[in-house]
Amino acid sequence: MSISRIAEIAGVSIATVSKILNGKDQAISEATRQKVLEIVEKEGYIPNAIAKSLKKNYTKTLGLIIPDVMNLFFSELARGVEDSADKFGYSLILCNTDNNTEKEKKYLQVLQSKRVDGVIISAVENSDEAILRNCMTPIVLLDRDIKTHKPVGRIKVDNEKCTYDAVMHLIKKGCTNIGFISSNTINTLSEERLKGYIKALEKNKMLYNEELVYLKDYSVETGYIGVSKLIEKNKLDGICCGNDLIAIGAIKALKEKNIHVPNDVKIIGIDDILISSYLDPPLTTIKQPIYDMGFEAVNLLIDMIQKRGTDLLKVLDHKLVERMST
Amino acid sequence: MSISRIAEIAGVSIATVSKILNGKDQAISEATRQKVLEIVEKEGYIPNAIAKSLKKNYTKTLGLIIPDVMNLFFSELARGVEDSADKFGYSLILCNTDNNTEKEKKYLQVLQSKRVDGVIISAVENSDEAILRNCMTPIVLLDRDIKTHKPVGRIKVDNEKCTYDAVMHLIKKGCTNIGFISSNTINTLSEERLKGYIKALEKNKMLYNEELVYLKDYSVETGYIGVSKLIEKNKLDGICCGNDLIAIGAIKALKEKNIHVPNDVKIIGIDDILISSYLDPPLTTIKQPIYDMGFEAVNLLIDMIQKRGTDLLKVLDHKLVERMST
DNA sequence: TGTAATTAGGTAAACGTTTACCTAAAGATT
DNA sequence: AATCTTTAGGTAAACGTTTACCTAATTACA
Repeated sequence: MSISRIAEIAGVSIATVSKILNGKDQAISEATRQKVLEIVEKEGYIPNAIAKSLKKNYTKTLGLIIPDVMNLFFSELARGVEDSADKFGYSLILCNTDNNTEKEKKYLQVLQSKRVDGVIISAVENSDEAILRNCMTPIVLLDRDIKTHKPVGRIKVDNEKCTYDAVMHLIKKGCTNIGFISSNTINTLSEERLKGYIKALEKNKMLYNEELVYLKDYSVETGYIGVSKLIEKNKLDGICCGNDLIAIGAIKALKEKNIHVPNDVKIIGIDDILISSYLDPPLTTIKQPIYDMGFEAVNLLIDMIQKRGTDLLKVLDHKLVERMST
Repeated sequence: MSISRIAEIAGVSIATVSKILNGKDQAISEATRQKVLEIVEKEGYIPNAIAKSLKKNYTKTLGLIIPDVMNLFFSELARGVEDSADKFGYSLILCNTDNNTEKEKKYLQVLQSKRVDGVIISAVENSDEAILRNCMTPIVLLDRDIKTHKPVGRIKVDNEKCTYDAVMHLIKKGCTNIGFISSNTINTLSEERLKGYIKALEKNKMLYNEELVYLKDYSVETGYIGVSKLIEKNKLDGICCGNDLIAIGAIKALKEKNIHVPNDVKIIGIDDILISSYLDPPLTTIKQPIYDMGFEAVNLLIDMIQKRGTDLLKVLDHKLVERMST
C-alpha cells in the first residue's frame, strides 16, 4: 500500500494525496480531502517513513551508544534519553558497546549509514578521539567524555566535586582513614574522581596514601575485591566508592568479614542508582541526576541538529543523599 | 557523498560502484575494484542504508516495545534482544510504554512506518488483541503475552509452574501460612502466577484464603504495602512474591517491623534480577532466563522474517535459586 | 577465419515520497 | 468582453540505491 495506490483508488494524483497527508492542503477541496482520508483509513495505509527520509534527508531517529543497558546507571540514562527523544518525535536506536572500542566504532558506522539525525554516546572507557574523526552527524557526549577538538555537545556532572563532597562527608562523620575504590581507566571521568578524593584529603591535611586506593573498573566485583585487598593491610574507617556498584560490592565484602557498616567502616557511593536505597544498609551516596542527564542530552542534541547556537556544555548538579551507610 | 559521486570521481558507472560495494564483483577487473575502493576510503563514503532499504524493502532494523528499560527485568531482556539482533546484523529501536496502551499503539505505528522488519513486544498489562489487528510486520510476544489468533511468535516461561515451585519450596522449608503478593492486572501472566500459588496450596491440602493475598502490580511499592496489609491481620511465616521487585519491597517492610527474614517469615521471589543476590538477605527466587528470553525472541523473530516455518511458541525453563531469604 | 563464449562494464527503471512549478476552470475586476 | 486572481489539482524531477538486461571488446575454439 503506497501513496500512489491510494491516489489511484481515489482517482486523484499522488501529489494531492501527499499534500493532504502532510497538512499542506490549503488548495484542496474538503470533498477530496475527506475522500482521500477515508480511503487511507479503510486501507490501513501507513506512510513509508523510509521514502520520506530519502527525500527529506532526515530520519527522525537518534542513536544511543552506551556500554550496557543492564547496568542500572545506563538504563536510567537510556530512559531519560528515550523519553526526551519521544517528546520531540524521534525514535531511538539502542547500542551496547560492552566497553569495547571496536563495537563502538562499528555502531557509529551503522548509525551513520542508517542516517540517524544525531548520536548520543556514553563513551567506552579508554575511547579516544579517533572514533569521532570522520563522523558527520551531530554528537553529544553523555557522562563518559572523550577529549576532542570537534564541536561536540557535552552533558556531565562535576565529577571532581562529587568525590570531593563524598570524602568531605565521610570526614564530617568522623572518618580519619579513608580509602578509595574506583576505576583506573584512562578517561576524564575517572581522573576527575580520583582528583576530588585527593583534594578533599589535602584540604583536611590528611596524607594521600596509595595503599588506601584500589582502582579497577566500575563494577560490583571491583568493590568486593577492593575491600578485601585494602582491609587486610589497613585499618580503614571510611571508603569512598567511585560509584554505587562498587559500594554494593564493598558492603558485601565487609559483611562477610563481619565488619559493621557504618559503625566500623562508613561507605559512600556515587550515582544513587535505583536500588541504592534498598540495600542493607541503605546507601549514602552522591546523587547524580541520571535521568535528567539523558533528558538534557537529547535537548542539546536537537538544538545542535536544528543549528540553534546553544552552549555545547552543560554541567548538572549533584547532591549528597545521606542514608544509613555513613 | 553518494555512490554517484564516487562513480563520477572514479570515472565508472554507478552500477559498477554498487556491484563492487556489494561484493557482486565477479565481472569487475581488479584494477577498477581497487580504484573504486580507494576512492570510497579516501572520501569516507558511507552507504546510505535508507536508499538501500527503499529499494530492497527491508531495513535490518527491529523494534522492541517494553514497559520500562529502567526496570531491571526489562533492561536484561533488552540486552538479550540487542545482543542477538546485533549478531544477525540488525539494529534495535527501543520503545518504553510505561504500561500505557496509547503509547504502545503509537509506537507500533511509528515502527511500522519506519518499516522495521519485525517487532518484539513485552505487552502492556491489560493490552489486548486490537493492538495487533492491522499490524503487518512479524511480531514476537516476549514474556508479557496477549491473547490473539494472529500467528505471532511467543517466548515465555511456565508462569504457573514458577509460583507452584516457589510455594512448594516454601512448604518444604516448613511454612504453613503462606501469603501471596503479586499483580492483579488482567493478563495471562498474572493469572497463571496466581493459579500456581493456589495449585501448590491445594496439592498440600492447605486452604486458599483470600486474606493472605494482596494483588496490585509488579513494583517494589506493592511488596511494601502488601506486607503491611497482610501482616497486621495474619500470622504469616512465608510469602511468595510475584516478582523480585515485590520481594524487595516486602523485605524492606518486614525489616522495618523488626520481623526477621527468614527466621520469622520466609520470602521467595520470581525472576532473579541482577541485584537479587546483593540484597540482605540475598533473595531466594525462581530464576527466569531473562537474557536468554530476549535472545530467543530475536532468533524466533528472524525465523519468522525469513519465513522459515518454525514453532511459534517457545517455553524456556525456570529454576529455583536458593539463597538466604528462605 | 568465423562464431560462440567470456569478460568488463553500462543503461535505465524502480522503490515511495516531496515539492517546485505548471494548468485549467471559475470568479472577480475593469 | 477582456484580463487578472483565485481555486483545485496535476506533472515530473529528485532523493540514493539495486538489478535485470544490454553491449562492446576480447578470447577460445572448431
